[in-house]
Amino acid sequence: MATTTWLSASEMRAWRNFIESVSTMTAALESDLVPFGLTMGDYEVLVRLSEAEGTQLRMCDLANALQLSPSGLTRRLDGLVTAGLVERVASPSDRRVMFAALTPTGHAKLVEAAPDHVASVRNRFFKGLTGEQVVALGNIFETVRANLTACPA
Amino acid sequence: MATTTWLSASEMRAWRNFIESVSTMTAALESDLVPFGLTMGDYEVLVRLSEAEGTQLRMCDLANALQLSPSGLTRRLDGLVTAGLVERVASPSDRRVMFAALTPTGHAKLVEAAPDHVASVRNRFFKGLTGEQVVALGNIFETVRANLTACPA
DNA sequence: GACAATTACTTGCGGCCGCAACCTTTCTTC
DNA sequence: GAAGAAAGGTTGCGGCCGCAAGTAATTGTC
Repeated sequence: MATTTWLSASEMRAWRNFIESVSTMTAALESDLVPFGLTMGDYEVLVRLSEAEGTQLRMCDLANALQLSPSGLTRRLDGLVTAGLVERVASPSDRRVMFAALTPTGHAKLVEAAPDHVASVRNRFFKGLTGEQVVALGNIFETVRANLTACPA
Repeated sequence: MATTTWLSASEMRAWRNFIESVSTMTAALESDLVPFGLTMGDYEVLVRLSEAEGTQLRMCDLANALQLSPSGLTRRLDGLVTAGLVERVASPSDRRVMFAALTPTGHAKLVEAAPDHVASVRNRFFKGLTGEQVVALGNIFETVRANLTACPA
């Protein structure tokens, strides 16, 4: 085995600040959504469906978009269906597939929660960053994302 | 209520790339640790203990450092204790407190896993980033972290 | 110095999610 | 067109974790 290459001081600083920020911010965003009776996961589902053609998506496409296992999506949808925000619709052309479809209630819930959630993201994340930093962030995580999809292992 | 301020195009780009990267990278780092029989959470415990004086920490301090609830830490430690990597040690001065103490086995496990984990972080995150970008990342997330701790709500 | 408030940790309970197994439907191949 | 492979979803099971309640020990207050 080659000798281990440890992290440089600046890498270490970036890594620790990053890790700490992610976990703290995730908790904060989550708690900001509690008044609406939504989790971040629920919110993501509503967003994806609202952006989809016909405000519905096949389960497997939705699971893929949300980086969720099939069973994970089934359970997450159970809650949203019970809450009346999403419907399961059978596909007429392929009897294997189920669509997750946004209901009017679900759309209304998203419209209700979105302004607060956006404000939350702004307050928890972008507040205090300069325009240049935001652009740099976009570039950095585009690179990271590309690198991750290139090395799927 | 004031009119909602939506995210700008560059904010949206940064946010989406960031969110996507975090979830994909977390899964990748996690899977890189599977061969060692460790989760990211386990690894973090070993790191914190190895850096502590006497390689031990009070449960509540450790929970705080890991941003974990008391019960969460209790359960996480259960696994590590069963695996022989950590010991529970009663405090002689305060009978309420329990120390989580790194065992020699735990130290050895950390020494064994660390090089691979560091390589994993390097491959999944820093690969492809320039030195300037790493410095910028450190600055950005230092700001975010400070902002988050300033607004605990 | 005794009673209340606080602190430290654990346990019961439930939510969320991944893996493996399963069923159904569609596609492929011959 | 029939057998096998593959794809789409759901269910059983178990891991991880937060909340609320419970226990034990310490600190503060009068």
